[in-house]
Amino acid sequence: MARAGLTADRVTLAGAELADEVGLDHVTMSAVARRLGVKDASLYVHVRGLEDLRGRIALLAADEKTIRIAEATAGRAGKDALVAFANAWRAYAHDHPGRYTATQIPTQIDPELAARAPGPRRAVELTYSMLRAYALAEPDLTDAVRLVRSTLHGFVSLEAAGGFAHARPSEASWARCLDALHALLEHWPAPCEGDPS
Amino acid sequence: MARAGLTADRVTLAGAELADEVGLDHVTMSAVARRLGVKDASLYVHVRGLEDLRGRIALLAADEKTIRIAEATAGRAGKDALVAFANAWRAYAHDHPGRYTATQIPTQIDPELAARAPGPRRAVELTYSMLRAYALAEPDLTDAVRLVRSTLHGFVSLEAAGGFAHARPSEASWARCLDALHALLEHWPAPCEGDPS
DNA sequence: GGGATAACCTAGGGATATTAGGTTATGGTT
DNA sequence: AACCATAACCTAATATCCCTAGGTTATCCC
Repeated sequence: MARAGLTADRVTLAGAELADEVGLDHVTMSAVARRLGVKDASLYVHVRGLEDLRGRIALLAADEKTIRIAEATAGRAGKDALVAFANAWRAYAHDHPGRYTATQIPTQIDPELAARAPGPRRAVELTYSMLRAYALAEPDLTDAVRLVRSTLHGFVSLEAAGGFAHARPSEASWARCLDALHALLEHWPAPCEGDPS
Repeated sequence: MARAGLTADRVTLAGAELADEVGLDHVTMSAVARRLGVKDASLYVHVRGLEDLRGRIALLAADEKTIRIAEATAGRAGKDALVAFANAWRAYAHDHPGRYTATQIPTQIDPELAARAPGPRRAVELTYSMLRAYALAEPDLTDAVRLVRSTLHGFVSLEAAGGFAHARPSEASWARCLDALHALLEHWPAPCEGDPS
């Protein structure tokens, strides 16, 4: 009998493709096995189980998203970089809705596996280096990084969940939100009185 | 045999409680039935199925979150209102992690059911009225509403997913992000050249 | 060619989602 | 107070799913 040539990465990829096509929570061991022309049990050699598979999809998505962002922002700085960064983020979420939702799941990813995946850490590092142009000092820099990531993720997430009414195209709001973020980063406020920094 | 006195709302509530305790994707028909002391099949009288139940949990969460925000912001204005609004949002997500994740799921909620639930719409309205203090004109107002909602949701979501390293307490970043949002709303930028408004 | 390794399979247990159809409590009617 | 219609709840059954245990067979290396 011919071997399918499975590997953990190929199983993960099949799961990721399936997630984009039918939604993450229709990604089942059986469905992935069918897509690969293999029996369910064969997957457990490469993947610990469904939970593990979902974690791997999340890490794959983080890696892919990071690569796209890195390519988009290469050689850019200032607002140019911010816009490229944000658009790459959003485009990835649009292109791979299933993969993207996998990244949001508060699942317990195998730490050893997570350590091998550069995506999540690199994504944060990229955000830091993109924000260097705005000359923020710590701890403001960290706060700004978290705000930018929160806003981008939140917008994309709400958009995907249909959170924006149809009155105004979300495209237009997106562009203006990036304007606003840029302005904010250029004029990052001092801590308010009473705030422990 | 004594009746359990089930109703769609009671089933939804049981599911919501379970979601907060064991995580949304461990909410199963069987588990909800067990918690209610009832057989699985009995639930289908009140709820169309698992998908429907999750949608109902999401709507319940939206309603509850909206009520909390309304109470927290009552009688406040300006930054005071913004902070109260944001803290109520975040507190709800912390208190009810399962319910909150239900709101993020891009599930197809029964439109007739969604129309009956005031939560999501009211939440947006509350955001609008909170932002009136900043005197923004449309379409900037809508964009600002979307930005604020994106940032709050994104922060809470990333925080729940463990997206923030432990280097700096997320609590501190949260406070500074609210400072930043307030400053941004007070100095909302004009559209950049080349942007269609 | 002959192991050793690992890829893949068969078989099966336990849990779940959902439907169909039967039984019994409950509230209003007379 | 008996009665009846409604709907709440149950039994039974099917299909699917996750996962484990243990057996076969392809593939690689000597």
